[in-house]
Amino acid sequence: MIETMRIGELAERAGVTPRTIRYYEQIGLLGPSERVGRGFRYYTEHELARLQKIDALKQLGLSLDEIGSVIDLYFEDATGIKGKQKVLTILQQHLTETQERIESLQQFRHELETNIAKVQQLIEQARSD
Amino acid sequence: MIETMRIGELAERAGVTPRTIRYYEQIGLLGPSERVGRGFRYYTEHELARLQKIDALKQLGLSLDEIGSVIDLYFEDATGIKGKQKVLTILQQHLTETQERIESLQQFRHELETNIAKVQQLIEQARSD
DNA sequence: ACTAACATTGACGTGAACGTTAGATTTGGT
DNA sequence: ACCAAATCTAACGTTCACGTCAATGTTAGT
Repeated sequence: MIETMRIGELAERAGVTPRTIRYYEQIGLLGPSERVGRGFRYYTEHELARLQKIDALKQLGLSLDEIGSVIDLYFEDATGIKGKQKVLTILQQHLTETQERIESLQQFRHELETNIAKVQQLIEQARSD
Repeated sequence: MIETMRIGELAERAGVTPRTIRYYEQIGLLGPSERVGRGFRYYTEHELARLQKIDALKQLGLSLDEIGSVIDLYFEDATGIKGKQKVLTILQQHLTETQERIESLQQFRHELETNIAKVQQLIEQARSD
């Protein structure tokens, strides 16, 4: 039999709260692997991986809505050519956006470095008094 | 006399709404350069620049709260060596964080590229049937 | 002095992503 | 069978960053 866990353990291992997991289920992001009627929710490593992926995407600044529209690309194999073409389009679009974000962060880093140099200069000057 | 403008013009030139500007004032991010009692708020190019910087920092994913704690580094000259040292520390810390964000975005980009290649492979295979 | 356009201060509304009770249920262990 | 711990649903509360009235006030131009 496969290892299963309940919401508390999944929450702890993923570093979130049970409330978060139930909320994700409510908006269709992450369902339990098994559930007997109104009983407890049971999860497997698969759901843990998915939850961690959700968190990673959140760190990148995606909203839960946006995550919902791409998360399956990581865990489902799109069926048929049509599906794959669609997946490809979305992935390429995300690549473009990611590239843009990287560039504006690099620009920001450059400004930071310039400012740091300036302040260091000022400190040097003040020292030589 | 220096060029002054009211909230409507500032809003339009900065690409935000007057509501946003009043909100920023409320949380202490951006005050008017002049105000006669309960009259209109008057702004100068200085406030426009500051507002644009706020927007730029927002684009980088900083919260208004975080922006509030760094915005002055761009428009106030820290007085004394103590102040400059503090500014330097904060800037260097931001540089580190920025570097980390760039790296995780690059990691994400790599995953995207891998996935794109995979999907393209699948499409190729399906074509040759 | 009058008016049209713009601005003012409340104050309540919104959507995202959960937090926080409360009270009932389910489960594992003895 | 029984208990404690964990979980359940339902529902209201919260924070952020504004949006959206409504009623009143200010200004520039004629």
